[in-house]
Amino acid sequence: MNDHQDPAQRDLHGSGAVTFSMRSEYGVRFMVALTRMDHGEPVSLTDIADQEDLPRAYLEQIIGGLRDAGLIDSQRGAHGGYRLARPASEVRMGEVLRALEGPIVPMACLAAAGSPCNRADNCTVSQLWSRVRDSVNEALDSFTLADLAKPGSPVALSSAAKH
Amino acid sequence: MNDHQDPAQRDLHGSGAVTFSMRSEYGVRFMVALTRMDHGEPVSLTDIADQEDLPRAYLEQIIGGLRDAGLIDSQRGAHGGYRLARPASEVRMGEVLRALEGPIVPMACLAAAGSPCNRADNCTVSQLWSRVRDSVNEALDSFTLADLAKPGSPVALSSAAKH
DNA sequence: TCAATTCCGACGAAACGTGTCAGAAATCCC
DNA sequence: GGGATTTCTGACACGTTTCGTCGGAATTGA
Repeated sequence: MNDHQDPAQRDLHGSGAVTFSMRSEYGVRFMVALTRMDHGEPVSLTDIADQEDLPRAYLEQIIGGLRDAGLIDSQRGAHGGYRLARPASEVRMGEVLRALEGPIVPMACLAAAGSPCNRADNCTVSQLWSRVRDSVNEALDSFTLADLAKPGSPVALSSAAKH
Repeated sequence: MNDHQDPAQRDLHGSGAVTFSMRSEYGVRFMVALTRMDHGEPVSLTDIADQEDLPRAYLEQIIGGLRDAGLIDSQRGAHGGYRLARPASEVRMGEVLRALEGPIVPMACLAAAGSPCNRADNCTVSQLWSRVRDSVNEALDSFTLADLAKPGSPVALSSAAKH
């Protein structure tokens, strides 16, 4: 049962930056699965992990952020589990990703809300990073959870028809 | 001489994903500095590292990718150094970043050019990642090296009202 | 020949990502 | 109350990646 995510996939060259971690992948798939399986009663973690073939214990740890961000409600004890805290159509994927990872920021010097890096002088470079940051966040926010949870493939269509 | 990039900057919270590495930061700053200092004769690595306060030996290693990608020309030996291989206005930052890191891909399952992940069935999620990928690449390509090398570019002025 | 410079591979320390595990706390049902 | 179920939490382990140093080889100009 240790065969999650073929590890050969990732060392395909130098392999790339700007990557989301497995944490994000798992977290998003959890949310999508929960959306699909949520029919009024709480869905247990085990059910979702089995359904999506995700490492349960790790997922357990990942979910904390989603709960803290108020995206899901949890109920402990027998017959407990998770529910969406809001309708899927009102949850932007940007919220989900920001709950899973920290703030989405492509370069450390943008993290401190105030001054863009200490090299303020000629640091025109920070413009590049902040445009990337904005683009990523816009792209994420252009999807809702409901978009991804729709079973049929035409998700691209629905989101392409957005404004 | 070991005071590059205050390490406290990065553990600011869980701190975030979708980050470019220092490699990218250094590489980009190298390119910008080279653009500014290139006046016909090759510019030595030491000069650039001093100017930008970057770890020279590390930079040396990073630059290999830029050379291999044909973005800079190098000349060995005394009075050697680096030159831009093309005019700065014709170099998109996307090229620079892709030369520094691998291909810009936000999730491993998009790396294999063909099929998006092996869970093809209901993996609507991959659409999210591919939109992010496209957004990032577009954002990067919307800048040229010349844009960043301009000393008094407008946005930089607004954020740097000092000196 | 000597000095300057790029080029290259190896090495090391530290951080991070990806999980696992054990146990505490809450809740439901009999 | 007691037992079963389930979330919650913190600690730990392991491999990989990042960041950077070092030493030396190759190339070139003076």
